Amino acid sequence: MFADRGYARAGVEEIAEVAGVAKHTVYNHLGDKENVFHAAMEATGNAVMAENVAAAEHLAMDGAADPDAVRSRLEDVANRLLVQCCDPRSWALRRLLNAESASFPDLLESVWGHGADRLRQTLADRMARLSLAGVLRTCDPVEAAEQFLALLTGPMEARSQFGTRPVPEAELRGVVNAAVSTFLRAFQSDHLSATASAAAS
Amino acid sequence: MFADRGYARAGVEEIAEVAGVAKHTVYNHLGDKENVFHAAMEATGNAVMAENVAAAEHLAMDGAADPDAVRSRLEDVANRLLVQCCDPRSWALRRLLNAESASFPDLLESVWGHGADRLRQTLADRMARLSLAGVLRTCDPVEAAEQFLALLTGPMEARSQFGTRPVPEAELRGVVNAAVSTFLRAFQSDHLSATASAAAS
DNA sequence: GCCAGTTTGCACCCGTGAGTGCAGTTGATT
DNA sequence: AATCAACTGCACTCACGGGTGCAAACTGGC
Repeated sequence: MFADRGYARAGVEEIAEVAGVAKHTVYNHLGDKENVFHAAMEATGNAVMAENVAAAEHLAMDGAADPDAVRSRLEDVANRLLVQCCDPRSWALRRLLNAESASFPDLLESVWGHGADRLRQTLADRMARLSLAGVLRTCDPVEAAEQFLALLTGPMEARSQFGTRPVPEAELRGVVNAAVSTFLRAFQSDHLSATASAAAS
Repeated sequence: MFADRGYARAGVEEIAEVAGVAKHTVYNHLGDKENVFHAAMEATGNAVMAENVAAAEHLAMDGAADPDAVRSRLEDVANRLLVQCCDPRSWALRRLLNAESASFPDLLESVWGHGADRLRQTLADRMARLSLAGVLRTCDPVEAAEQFLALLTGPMEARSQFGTRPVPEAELRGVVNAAVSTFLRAFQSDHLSATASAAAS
């Protein structure tokens, strides 16, 4: 409801109706429209973040020997992250967070607060391991994670028109490939990229 | 008003009061609250986009000979873009666009429509020139522009908490440096980056 | 000074939606 | 069977805000 109509346009009665419950019951449980909103946001936020972190955790370091494995590993994770990221729930969450963070200042921290941090930190941990294993050049892993995410979500935001347009699979794959290519060019350790380009030629 | 409170919470009477005009006059000129919103969004959108494009146009190709000049040139443009991007008006525009694009489907195209495209194309033009001049490796200039923007705006979104937190100058400078560094590692033509790393060592 | 068009202040209508009160129903426990 | 808690349906209050009508005040042009 909130996702479709926004906070103001979503009526408590409608919400109760959809939930298969009487309006009064909603007030009995949560007391307040603001509380209903907060609860819904928190639940959705936790769910989305858990999925995102789970996707990021697929970036393991086995088979780190050859560069092709690293690339396909990164592409896999990138794909998982983008699929999560393009989920309607995920878009709705970001939209609402963005829209209502001005009206409800505490919303950001309680919903997104450590969520975004956790995703970035999880990714940063994997980056650090890859860096230590000599696959990536030595760099600030947090910065690497941040830019990896930026290369994925940035282009998506523009292409999906803030989530209003469904993005075809092929385009999504293109964004993933472009992001991973750029990321590897910037962060792959020098001797590996040299052997990769030698193998390619 | 719309920026502070969102569409629903912004009252026409308040708007008129702030504008130093009677509510009736607003209705005489624009007829409708929806129209008021549309007009405000369009005006702000055009202004913001004009500034962004102007910032992007600072990426000229003179002094393209040595890599240091390219870096400082990119940093300059990146800084200009980020400053525009962090302007409260700019944040508010994106927030409202994001929030109300579900309720007003035509808003996106009429306000952001070719705006975002124009910025990306403008930047892509400069990228193409740099690529042709041998400063950047041969690549899809649109993709390069897209990722350059992503490397700038992506980290900003997270750090400024969707625009609710003011970002200190130093942090902004850090994002700019990191973005330009990553971009150059990924897109600088090979012989130039070789000479650059040789000069650094 | 006169007039047309615009602006203003004010009161008003009315739809909407948050939140409440109350009486009746259900359902589980003992 | 009795009880107690929660749930339901319904009517209701009340504040808010979009939009309108009207008479008075102002504006520039002749």
